[in-house]
Amino acid sequence: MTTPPDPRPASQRIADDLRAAIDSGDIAPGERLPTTRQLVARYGVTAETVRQAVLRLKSAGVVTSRQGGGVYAREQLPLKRLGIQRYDKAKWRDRGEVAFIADRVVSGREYNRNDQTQVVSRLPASRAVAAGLGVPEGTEVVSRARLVKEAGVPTHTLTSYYKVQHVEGTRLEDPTPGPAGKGGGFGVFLELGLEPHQMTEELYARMPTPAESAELELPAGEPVMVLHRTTYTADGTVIEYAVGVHSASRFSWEYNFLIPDSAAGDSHAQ
Amino acid sequence: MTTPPDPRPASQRIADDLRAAIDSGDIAPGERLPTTRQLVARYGVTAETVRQAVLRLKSAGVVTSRQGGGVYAREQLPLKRLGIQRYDKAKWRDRGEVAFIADRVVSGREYNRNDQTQVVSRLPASRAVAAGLGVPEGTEVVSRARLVKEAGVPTHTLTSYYKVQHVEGTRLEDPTPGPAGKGGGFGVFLELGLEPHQMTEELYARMPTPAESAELELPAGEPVMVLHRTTYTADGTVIEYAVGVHSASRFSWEYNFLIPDSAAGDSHAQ
DNA sequence: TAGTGGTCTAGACCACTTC
DNA sequence: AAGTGGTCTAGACCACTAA
Repeated sequence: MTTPPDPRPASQRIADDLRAAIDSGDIAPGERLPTTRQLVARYGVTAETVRQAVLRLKSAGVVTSRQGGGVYAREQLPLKRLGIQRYDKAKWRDRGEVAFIADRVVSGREYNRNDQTQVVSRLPASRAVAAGLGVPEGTEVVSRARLVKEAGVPTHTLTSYYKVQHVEGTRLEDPTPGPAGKGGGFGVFLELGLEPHQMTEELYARMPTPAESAELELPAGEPVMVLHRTTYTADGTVIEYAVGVHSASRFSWEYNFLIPDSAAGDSHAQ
Repeated sequence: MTTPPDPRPASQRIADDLRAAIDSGDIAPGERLPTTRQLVARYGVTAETVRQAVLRLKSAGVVTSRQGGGVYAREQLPLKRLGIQRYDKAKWRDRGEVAFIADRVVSGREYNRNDQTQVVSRLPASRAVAAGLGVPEGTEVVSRARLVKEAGVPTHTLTSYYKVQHVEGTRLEDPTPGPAGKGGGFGVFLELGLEPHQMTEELYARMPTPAESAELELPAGEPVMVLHRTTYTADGTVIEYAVGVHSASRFSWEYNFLIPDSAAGDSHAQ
């Protein structure tokens, strides 16, 4: 009897073998894989073919490599769960906390002021921003672009857009690193008599652009989660439109809601 | 004066050029890229190097290739927006519709009965399922695994888990393809006196496993969105725990909510 | 059947890390 | 300095698509 031929290309077969070793735990997360030369010897192929195999694993986000260093099974970081509760009014209204910091404390993580850098600027509204804020395209708006890190590693960007007449002269136009003072951005709106009351969040995933990949220092094969958030006052005025780009492996979003019943006069959209 | 050396490897440079052409619209979505041989001539590199460049674009989900066919800029399908409204009680309670179909009709898409295949079975609860349903690990549960297609192309899988005592003998254990009769799964629970009332949805993204990649016929570089959905009755009984795996480029999720206020006696978690 | 993309080899050189 | 991964060439062969 003869062995049936393996239809897979050699680089795929090697990649599958390595992935199986990782999935089964034979190679633990963070552990080093065999060197290229070792795999060359084991499989009887050239170094280039081994490199192709490892490339497949990198594209799939299974391993990371450092030139000269080695190839390592990627650590699986625990997902940070983000619930609607992170926006709780009691935090920023009564206790002057900043929503995202409180969230981080809950999950037992460190916070350093330098973990958030930001660039504040005025610019004409792009089509997406205009739609989000409900202003004509090209209207001058204030943007506040943050890059958030955790223990020195970038986790996500969050760019907020505001109407000029809302935030002119407030702390939100202050480019000092770190959150915008007592209560964060929401605290500012509270003081302005524009209390945040309702939100819409839209989520989707895609592969990063090269620029995002560089800014967030994403490993190969890491997708990003894009969040579009619109914040309204009780009378329906849009006070903030924000776009976040998150390293996908670090976050998950949780929403809790009552099933809507349009036949029951449940007027406010759920 | 001399040209400063380009630090990028040639394959990266070529990939960047092609991506720029696609992003700028010079190469429209669905349009064919230059052939390998043409790029070899244009850049003065070998076919292998061009292939590496194209490989980068495939990993990034920017292009698709068919052996012998050519390389094409990937079509950007419009995202299908999923709002909380898709669960509206009026649909499945009063009009006997199935939530996801109504959703599809809204977005103007076709629906065919064969667009949903399913496998119903009984099995012991895995750790995740046990946690989701609130039963001990290993308890026998009913699973209903669907593969949903649109115009013949798989878009997502959705596997629901139910407690045996809830669905024993109901339409939900009927393996016939297509939704579970009038009002879908929710309709069944309504008839049983277990009216769905509240939900929790958790969302995150990752790269697909090889199995998911095959089942959903995902192009290289396409991430998946994972949805965990738990459905409760008004008294807090869990009636369904479902896990969905979605081709990320086809869906986005939208949530609309009031900002919670834990200091205002707002007891039901939003 | 001609043209396309996909895979692999053998060998070279480079950049980086580790010691 | 030795070892590691990363890139590229030149050439070959294969699998698939389209005319």
